[in-house]
Amino acid sequence: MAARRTLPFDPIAEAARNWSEHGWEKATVGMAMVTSVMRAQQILLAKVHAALRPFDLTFAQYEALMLLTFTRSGQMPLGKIGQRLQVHPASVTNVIDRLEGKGLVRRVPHAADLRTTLAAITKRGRELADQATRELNSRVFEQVGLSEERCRELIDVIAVLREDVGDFELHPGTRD
Amino acid sequence: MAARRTLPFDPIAEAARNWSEHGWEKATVGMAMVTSVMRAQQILLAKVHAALRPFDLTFAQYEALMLLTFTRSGQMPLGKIGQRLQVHPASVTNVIDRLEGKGLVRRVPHAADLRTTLAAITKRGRELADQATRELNSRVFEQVGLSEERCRELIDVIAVLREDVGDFELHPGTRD
DNA sequence: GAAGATTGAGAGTTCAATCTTC
DNA sequence: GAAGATTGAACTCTCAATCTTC
Repeated sequence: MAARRTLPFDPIAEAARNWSEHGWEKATVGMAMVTSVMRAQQILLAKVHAALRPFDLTFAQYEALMLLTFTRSGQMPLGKIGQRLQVHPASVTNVIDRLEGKGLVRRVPHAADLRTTLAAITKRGRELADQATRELNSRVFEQVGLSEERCRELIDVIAVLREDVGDFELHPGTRD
Repeated sequence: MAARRTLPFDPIAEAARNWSEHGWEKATVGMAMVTSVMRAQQILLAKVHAALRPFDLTFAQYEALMLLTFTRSGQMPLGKIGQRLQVHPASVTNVIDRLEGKGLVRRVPHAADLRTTLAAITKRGRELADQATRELNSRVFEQVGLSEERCRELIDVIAVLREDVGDFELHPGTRD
């Protein structure tokens, strides 16, 4: 188990204070924002992983599984998985390896293009994904520790950040 | 280099749509929030690492270095570093190992308690931390892609999340 | 030559177990 | 027995290099 990590003060506020004292005022808010996001991710990932532990799934594995669940045919090229999950091709290879090792996914060759490999979800993969989703929904997503309004606030602000790096392109005609 | 990962639509909005269609409305917002935070962390960490690359420092290493910079004596017990950075003791050992390997930090025994080890920043460590901070401030923290107001919004909402898991204790009389 | 996938290296994280010291 | 630190295992991520196929 991890050590008790509660502090008698807010470490992020403390860092911000240090930044200001060193005359880095213009960077203080940005630093605190970045640090906050890092910490939020750490907290949420821990919650998700705790809920997923009984299923022996990591969040990365779960995400890949769900992506396949949502496809019509239950399969998708590895490269496309990487695009959708926004991760490096090497990460996709790694995650699909684990899932395949557990019999939750199967690699199948692409009919027309010998370069591409498809990941196809198995019956067991689909069943496990369903169970895991029920747990995740009830134990994490339905009680994330934030009101629905605050959740939307967070989503919207982050969307600005994401658009800034070209994370998604709006459909033609949708932009403004 | 990572593959081009721009999509013709927003993958998070797409996931939310799928969640709703499966009747998981009560979990949809939470799922989108969690996914957004994961993605934001990924984006920001990439920016930070790009700025830190010339100094051959990771963000974890930089954070530890800065923590030592802010102490009066330039040294701190490994356990305390873990508390302040909110990471597992094993992570601290790992990061201090790298920093020590580069001569930026030195392990020194604690005078009174033989169990504890102190990490002491070296002259070179201090110099590198200063240079890295200048780069990080000007290239990332001073232009994070969000207005100061939105930054504060993000920080404040995440503070709610952090308090929810007991991330810090407010001073007596501050609560409510 | 470009695209899709894989491999190996290097870093980070956590957990469980271990060792020494209080 | 509890604390502080370390070690090894397992996982994720990225990058750079490689291989095959288009």
